[in-house]
Amino acid sequence: MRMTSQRKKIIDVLSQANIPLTCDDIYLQIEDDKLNLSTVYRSLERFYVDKHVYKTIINQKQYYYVGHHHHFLVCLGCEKMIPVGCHIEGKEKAIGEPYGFQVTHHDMTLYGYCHLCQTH
Amino acid sequence: MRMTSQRKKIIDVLSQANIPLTCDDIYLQIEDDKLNLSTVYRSLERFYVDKHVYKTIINQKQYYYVGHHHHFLVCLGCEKMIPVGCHIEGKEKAIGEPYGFQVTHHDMTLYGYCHLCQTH
DNA sequence: AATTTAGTTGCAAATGATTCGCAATAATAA
DNA sequence: TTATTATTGCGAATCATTTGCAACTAAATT
Repeated sequence: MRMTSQRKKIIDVLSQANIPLTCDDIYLQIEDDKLNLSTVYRSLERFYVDKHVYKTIINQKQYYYVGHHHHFLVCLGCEKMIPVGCHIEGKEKAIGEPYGFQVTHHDMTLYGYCHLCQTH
Repeated sequence: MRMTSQRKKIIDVLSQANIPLTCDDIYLQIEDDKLNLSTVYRSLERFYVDKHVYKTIINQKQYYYVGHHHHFLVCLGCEKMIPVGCHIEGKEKAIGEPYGFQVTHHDMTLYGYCHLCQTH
C-alpha cells in the first residue's frame, strides 16, 4: 500500500479524533488542498480491509475509528457518541457454533438518551 | 392508525416470512395491485414506531421482522440470515449507567460464513 | 346513510451516502 | 531516471430512503 500524502492526512485526522468519524467528517477537516471525497472513501475502506482502522455503522452511516474494537452509546437527542467496551467479543464463536456458522465480526450500537438529553 | 388494505397486505407478508425483509422485498411480493414503494416505507416505519414490528440494520439496509427482539447471523458468502437470540438485552441498562446514559434499544448483527460457505 | 375530516396513498422528484469508470498523476521499483 | 502500477480527481451513477403535494378513503360525525 502506497502511503500517499492524502492517506497520511486521512489517517492523521482519524488518529487525532476521539470519536468515530464518517468519510465526510474527515473530508471536511482536510480543507487545505483539493482532496477528493472519493479518495477518502477509498482510502478508509482500504485501511479497513487491511485492518488499520475499525468501522461501525451508526444511523445507517459508516463510521471509522482507530485503536481497539469497541462500540458506542449514541444519543438520540444530541447525537453525541460515547465509546463503550465490547460485551460480545468472547461470545461470538459460541453464538455461531450451534449453526455451524463461523462468525468473523459483528457490529453493535446502543441508542438512547445521554445525561443532558434525558430531561424532556 | 387506519388499517388500510395496503397495510393489511404489508403486515401479512411480513408475518408470513421467517426472515427479516426490506421494504423492497415486501413491495416485490405484493405485485397484485398498484401499491407504491413509498407506502411500504411509510407503513413499516409507522408499524415500527407503534412497536408492532422490529427493525434491524443489515448491510446498511433496514430490515423488518415480527415476533420478538433478536439478532441475525449474516453470511458474507450467500447472504443467508439465521436468527439468534439477544445476548445484550439484560445488560443494556448496566452498560449505559456509568455514563448516566439511558439506553432505549440497540442493534447488532453478526457476520461470517455459514455452514455451506466455509469451504473456500 | 350521507357528509365531514383527517389520516393515508400514489406519484414524481429530491435527498444523502456511497460507489464507479476512466484518464491523469504520483509513489515506488527497476 | 525511467518504467510500472497503484492511486487520485472528477463527474456521473447508483442505491436506499425520504418528501411534497394533490387525490383518495377509512373512520367519525351528523
